[in-house]
Amino acid sequence: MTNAEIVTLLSHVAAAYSVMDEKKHYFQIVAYKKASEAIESMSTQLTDQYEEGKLDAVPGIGPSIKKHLTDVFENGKSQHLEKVLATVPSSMFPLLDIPSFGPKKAYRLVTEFHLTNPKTVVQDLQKIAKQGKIAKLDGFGPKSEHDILQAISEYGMGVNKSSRMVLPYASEIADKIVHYMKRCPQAVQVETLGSMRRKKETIGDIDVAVATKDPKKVIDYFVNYPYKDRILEKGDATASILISGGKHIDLMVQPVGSFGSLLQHFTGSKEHNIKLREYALKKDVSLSEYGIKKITEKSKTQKVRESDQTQTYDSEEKFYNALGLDWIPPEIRENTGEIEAALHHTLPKLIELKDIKADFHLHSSFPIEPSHDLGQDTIETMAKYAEKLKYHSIGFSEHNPSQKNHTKEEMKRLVEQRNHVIDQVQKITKSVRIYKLLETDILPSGNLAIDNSVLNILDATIVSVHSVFSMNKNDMTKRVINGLSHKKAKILAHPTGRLIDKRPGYELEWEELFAFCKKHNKALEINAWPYRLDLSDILVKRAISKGVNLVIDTDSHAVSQMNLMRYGVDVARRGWAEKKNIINTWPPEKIRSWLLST
DNA sequence: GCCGTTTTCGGCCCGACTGTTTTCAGTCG
Repeated sequence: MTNAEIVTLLSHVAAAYSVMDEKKHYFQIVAYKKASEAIESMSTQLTDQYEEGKLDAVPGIGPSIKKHLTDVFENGKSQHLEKVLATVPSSMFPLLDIPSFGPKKAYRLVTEFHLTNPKTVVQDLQKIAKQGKIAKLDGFGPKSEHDILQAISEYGMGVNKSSRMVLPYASEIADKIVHYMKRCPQAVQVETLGSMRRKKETIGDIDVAVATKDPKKVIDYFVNYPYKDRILEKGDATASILISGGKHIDLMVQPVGSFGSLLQHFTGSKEHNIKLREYALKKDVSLSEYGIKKITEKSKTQKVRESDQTQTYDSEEKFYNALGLDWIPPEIRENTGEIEAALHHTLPKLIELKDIKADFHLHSSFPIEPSHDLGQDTIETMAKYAEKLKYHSIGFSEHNPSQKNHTKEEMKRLVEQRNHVIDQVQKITKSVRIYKLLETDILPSGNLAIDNSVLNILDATIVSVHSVFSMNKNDMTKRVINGLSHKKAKILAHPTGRLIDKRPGYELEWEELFAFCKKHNKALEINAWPYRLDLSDILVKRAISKGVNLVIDTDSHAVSQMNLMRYGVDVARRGWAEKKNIINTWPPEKIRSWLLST
């Protein structure tokens, strides 16, 4: 059972409760949604938590949901959850993936028109809408019928609530729109918001904030964005457009004086904001995107809007400080302890891109006849670029020469030839120390793919898994630790092997691996390749808490890819990494003695 | 159904926007 399946299950339970009686089940609905969202944002598998007996360590999972999930893991289903789901027609669930469809609308339509087949329900509904039958229902009209048709057609083209982009792709779109908005004469300040600002590994919608004295003009300017497909919403303070590719861009506008509150509010995460508001309520203040409002007896009972009493903030620092908290970097606003740390002034001083002085995972074009892909640029080109980046250390880590096609002696000769080129390049790039590494496969047996005679002519090696991903957790852990045990092996590259949205990666006994790495001074890699970002933020945080050192590498196969380092730093920041936790920020001599230690 | 720097009971974030409505329901973030 994957996380995605559990997320679907729990959100469907919440939807079923909403249909049954939203008022009566209000808090169950909130609880199931909360649990579902918490699991969605996990980057480890819930089954792991279950196996370790730590299901309720997940925020939002308490005794009751824990019991139901345990049933699901043990028996494939939970009697209780099945019972709840059975109160509504299962044909309503596929509709929930379509934008603008919630539980009420989905239920109403499938019951009203007796749509019972979940497999065809979307097409069936489309047919009915085209016949003009929806507009005749109470509470619906021609416009909502039209909107339903549009939503279904866009859904058919891949627009749905859950589709997300990887960070670099989203960054490209965001940069364009930010650039466009900055040219709006009335825009004083322009910032991204949401998961984009928090640098999550995948991004849903792009959210942009603008500070202005003239919201109307800014919103008019925004909805005229030349690359838009159509306008989704347009109000006094917000607007939303759809761009080609089915991505939403949301705009939030606010006066300069309350821009800090706006940034805070829409940067989220949702979990962070909920926690922050709960905390604020205890201090008798209420938070919104406009600022902080003192709760009086009158406003409690009458629910009157007392905007004149709202204290506004032009910066986020002032907003957080007003609550007695230190400013919290956007990357760690996930309700994983940052609010408590801000309260006690114990927030980490997160690593920054400028701290990075090394990159150990570079694939050059040297014809080493590798087991996997070769790089595109020469050792010299890449070393020169490292100088430009002001690095003091780099390492060439081509894949080891293919075992299948070469004898031990041939492999050794190839590596010697490569080392010779490195020596030549080292003479002309004095400011960067170049290490002779390889990226060596850890075979299913746990042995390394190259012989000691080859390993001995290296400064050190990165090791990684590139085959037989389907081993069980125990065996895979043994395999990895075995590979990492070689005295020349210093770094475990892309430790889970996952590819975002393509391949889940293999499971490891993390506590065992962390303990091993700490004891033997091995590093785990944060691979900055956009589809890897492996280790993930959550595992980074766990590793750091166990005292494991990490290294951020780009895994570059071309010189331009050396710029991907920023995405690795984003992951490290999201994992609460400080400079000291990341080996490529260390001074050159410290790196040298670590890398060459045996 | 979850959760704890007032608490193991009694609370539970806050608001915008749209369509179909004469004051609100549904959806979204």
